[in-house]
Amino acid sequence: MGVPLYQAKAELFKTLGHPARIRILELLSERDHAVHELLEQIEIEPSNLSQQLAVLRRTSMVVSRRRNGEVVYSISVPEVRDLLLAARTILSGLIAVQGELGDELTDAASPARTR
Amino acid sequence: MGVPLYQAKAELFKTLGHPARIRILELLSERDHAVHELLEQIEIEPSNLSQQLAVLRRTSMVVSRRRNGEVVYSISVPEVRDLLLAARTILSGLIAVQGELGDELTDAASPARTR
DNA sequence: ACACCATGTGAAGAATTCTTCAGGTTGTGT
DNA sequence: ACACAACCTGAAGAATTCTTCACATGGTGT
Repeated sequence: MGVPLYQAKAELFKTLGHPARIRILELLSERDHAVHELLEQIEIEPSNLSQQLAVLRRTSMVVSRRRNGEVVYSISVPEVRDLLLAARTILSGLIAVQGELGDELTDAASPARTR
Repeated sequence: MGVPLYQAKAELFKTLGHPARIRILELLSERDHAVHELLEQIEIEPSNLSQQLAVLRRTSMVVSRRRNGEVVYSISVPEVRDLLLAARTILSGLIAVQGELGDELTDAASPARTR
């Protein structure tokens, strides 16, 4: 077989591990956007945006087509939206857990200790 | 407010962007594991495993407690499982899309061109 | 053919993240 | 108290990833 599944997953997550790329995907999950439209929403240099779009294109997470004088991007796999939603859920879960950690007054289990 | 949401998401995904950490979470989503048990399943040096566990602990994605002579880890937010599942779905979606790309015989839209 | 706008690209230095090494710490049994 | 087992940690060099610069390219309208 090819690449082990867990490694493919890691690479997928790595692709998502950048603020600009998250914003791009969030915007694209609302509706298709031309590059200059993304540029207005995201604070980033044009060439940097191109680089990030290239990363997303290489993994086939987005596709581009030309419309009039502009290049329009869209999400290729709609389930990406679910992933972004799940992330938000987990994020609030994590905040909740981090709160609970402060409640441990007595338990002295050492490796769990925060420094 | 604190950190923008999209950046928190990016950091969450970054945490997941490592094969060893994916494996750890997959194993922990089946059942709790002691460190030495993880060590048998994952091909990695002990100290490296500790480092990766530390990364997961810092983000509160896992918690550890001591049981008998060993340290047992578990997932703190169960929804992490959903995230891993969603990733698998998307992965197969991506493979499908990548297949379709090969089917474009005539369409010469340039930026979509693969190199 | 030319000029212009919208994008894309290679390269290079800066910044992050990985991996491993050497040595610590904690808890348990004796 | 001592020794051992199971883990953890800081530090440092290697490897990746980011960001920006300087410059291409590709359409479009004239």
